Amino acid sequence: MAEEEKRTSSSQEAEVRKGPWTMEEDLILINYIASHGEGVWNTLAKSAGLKRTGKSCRLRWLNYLRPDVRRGNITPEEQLLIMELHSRWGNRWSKIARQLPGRTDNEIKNYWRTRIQKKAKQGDSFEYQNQTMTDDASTSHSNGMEECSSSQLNYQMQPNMDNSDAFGAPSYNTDSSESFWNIDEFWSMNPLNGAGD
DNA sequence: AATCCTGCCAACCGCGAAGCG
DNA sequence: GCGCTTCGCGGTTGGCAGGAT
Repeated sequence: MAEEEKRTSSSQEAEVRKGPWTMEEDLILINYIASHGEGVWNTLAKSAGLKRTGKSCRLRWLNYLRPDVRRGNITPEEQLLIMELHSRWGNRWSKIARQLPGRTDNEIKNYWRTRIQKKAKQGDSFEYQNQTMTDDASTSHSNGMEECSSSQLNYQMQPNMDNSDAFGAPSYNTDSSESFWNIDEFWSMNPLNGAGD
């Protein structure tokens, strides 16, 4: 990928990175937000030295890096609530997400599209509700991350923690020049609690 | 054992709304 | 009041993993 960037490095826009986030980028973003807080994403992206759009930073933070994000293992109760709220509000995912603490609009949207909507088509009626309730309770294993919900994290923002080295080394893939990793492992280390000590 | 298919999730894109000078 | 910039939302896509054949 470095080659493509070199080729087009003549313009600033060529500096913009796309695709999966690396561990280094995540750390930079987490550190920066810990120090300065959220907001003004474009400025944040530049100030933090990230070659990402503000949009991309915001999405990454809200859907993945935020410590209170719960991922995977949507409970039958949550599913019922999603269906109820969707029937009331339609595809207002962000609105629905606000009623489900820790859930993101993106996750709910994905969940709806891949599971509920599909089964709705199959059943073609609200009878699918009971089906999906029982079905999902037994098939949620498909998500390998459900066991390590971020809700278990004891997280606190600590200003001025700018030493990413203090985080140690979560297990991430080093097969390529990129470093992909699992955020749940990262947060499970409580990096912001005592990372600066 | 190899290939194909399906499901799931992370991320990007486009558009409209809101805020600001 | 107007134009520009930024933010937030919803839709869509690409890639990976696991299962089926």
